[in-house]
Amino acid sequence: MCHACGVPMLRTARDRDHAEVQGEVLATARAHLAQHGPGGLSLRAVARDLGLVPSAVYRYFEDRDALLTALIIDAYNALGDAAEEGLVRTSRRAPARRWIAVAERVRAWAIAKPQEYTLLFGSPVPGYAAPVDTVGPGTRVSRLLVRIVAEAHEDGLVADRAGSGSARPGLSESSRRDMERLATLAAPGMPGEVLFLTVLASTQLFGLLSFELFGQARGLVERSDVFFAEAAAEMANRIGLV
Amino acid sequence: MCHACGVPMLRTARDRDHAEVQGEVLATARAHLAQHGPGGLSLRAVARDLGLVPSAVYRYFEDRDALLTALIIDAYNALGDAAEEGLVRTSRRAPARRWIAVAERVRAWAIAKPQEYTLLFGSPVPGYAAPVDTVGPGTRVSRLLVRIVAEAHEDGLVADRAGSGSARPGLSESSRRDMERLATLAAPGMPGEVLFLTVLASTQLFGLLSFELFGQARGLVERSDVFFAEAAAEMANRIGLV
DNA sequence: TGTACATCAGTGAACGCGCGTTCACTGATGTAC
DNA sequence: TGTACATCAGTGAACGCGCGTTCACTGATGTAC
Repeated sequence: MCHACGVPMLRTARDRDHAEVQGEVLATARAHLAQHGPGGLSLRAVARDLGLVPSAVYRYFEDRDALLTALIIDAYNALGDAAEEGLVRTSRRAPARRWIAVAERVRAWAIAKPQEYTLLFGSPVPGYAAPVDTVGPGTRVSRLLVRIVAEAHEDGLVADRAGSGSARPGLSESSRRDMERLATLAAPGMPGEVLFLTVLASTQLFGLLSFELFGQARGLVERSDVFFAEAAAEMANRIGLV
Repeated sequence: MCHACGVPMLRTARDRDHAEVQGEVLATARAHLAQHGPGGLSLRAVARDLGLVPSAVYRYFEDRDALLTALIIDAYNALGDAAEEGLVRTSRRAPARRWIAVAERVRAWAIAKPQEYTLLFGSPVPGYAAPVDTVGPGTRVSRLLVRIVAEAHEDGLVADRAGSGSARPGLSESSRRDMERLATLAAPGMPGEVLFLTVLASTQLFGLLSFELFGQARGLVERSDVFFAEAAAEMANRIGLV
């Protein structure tokens, strides 16, 4: 505390130390996560690896759940960063390519860090309830995908597929409401139909990844990277991205 | 053993007893699974519930993994049965409706037995490797979905969507090979393009479910059953089912 | 500038818990002659 | 039909393991006057 103004003073030497060791605890926990999965994450083991006594960890995290939460937020942000790289390296004028690029970055991250992907998208960790802090980072990729389509729509780069081929039935009342609510939040002016296809595609994207990473796709396809790329292209096509 | 022919004689009184208690162990394990999830399944707890001493369970299952395997096969078969109900209650002449019906049965089962769904499609249970026995039951639903499209194709009820709307790029070499291999196994005569869309749709179907069941979709849509139905319709539409 | 005091990191021991699996054993039940 | 034997269900105790969390504590480091 600054005695003059009452505002907490970060960055004293002690605070720096504290933050540093906290970072080391987190890094070690991340390594354990990568090796043993979310269920195998143990405070004691992390402490052991750091040359600390188990109880010392409680100086840095209130309990095991707090450590888990920190790991989850970190992982979401790492994934969000990876996805954004796909965005900045592609042109707004080619939204389909952009969609595919982001999808492939997401997959690459998931393949590189399967256990962190599992932590985020696998079965819920028993006894752990994700706090609100995780919602923001947890929706970064979805919001990014919606943004791609929203910008494409602004630019007139979304083909109207509603009538093409066999007649597509309109959205139901409840879905229309859902989409309107989402649109005002994330993509003002986007038609419900397009947003619906976008939401659908993005859930399918993660679904496809989970299917692959959790071992459901064993032996189904030979080159799952190629299959995934074609799937992403198919999704972009479905949405109507040019 | 039958002393005359050397063939094992099931159905002696003792064998019946053994099978019966084995069934009770399985049923209790299933109940525990439903309550505590795959990770919380404990031999000791199951034995406790049955009024048995922990070691007694080893008369009925070689170890924890064997019990897990039995549960998995059971669950796959229950899911397969549920899906097949969707098939037999719809007409071959309306393959799109058929697809949707099966998809909805699958979802209904998953919602009714979330932990069993988690056991099958969630993150892998640490330290457990599924044996070959699970592959057959584990692919029942996928095979069923492929069969719907295969029959529709035979009947000329799959619209050729390859050229409609924006030009769809052809499949890659490796995916074409994958699809040819799958076609000879499961759906002789089905074009690679159609099979590709089918495989994609079925993985997306499970992906959508996992997304919903594992808590990723919280607050995204209001009526997820309606959303799912529309998603299933969209998939059928995409494949070209009439 | 020096000193008294508060803050904080880390220790070490303990609590109480549950787990899978092994092993020698006791009775009861079936089987073969 | 009766008896000797093998089979099997279930017992009870133990092994060794790891876990999260609490608590009173010792030093070292910073802070206020």
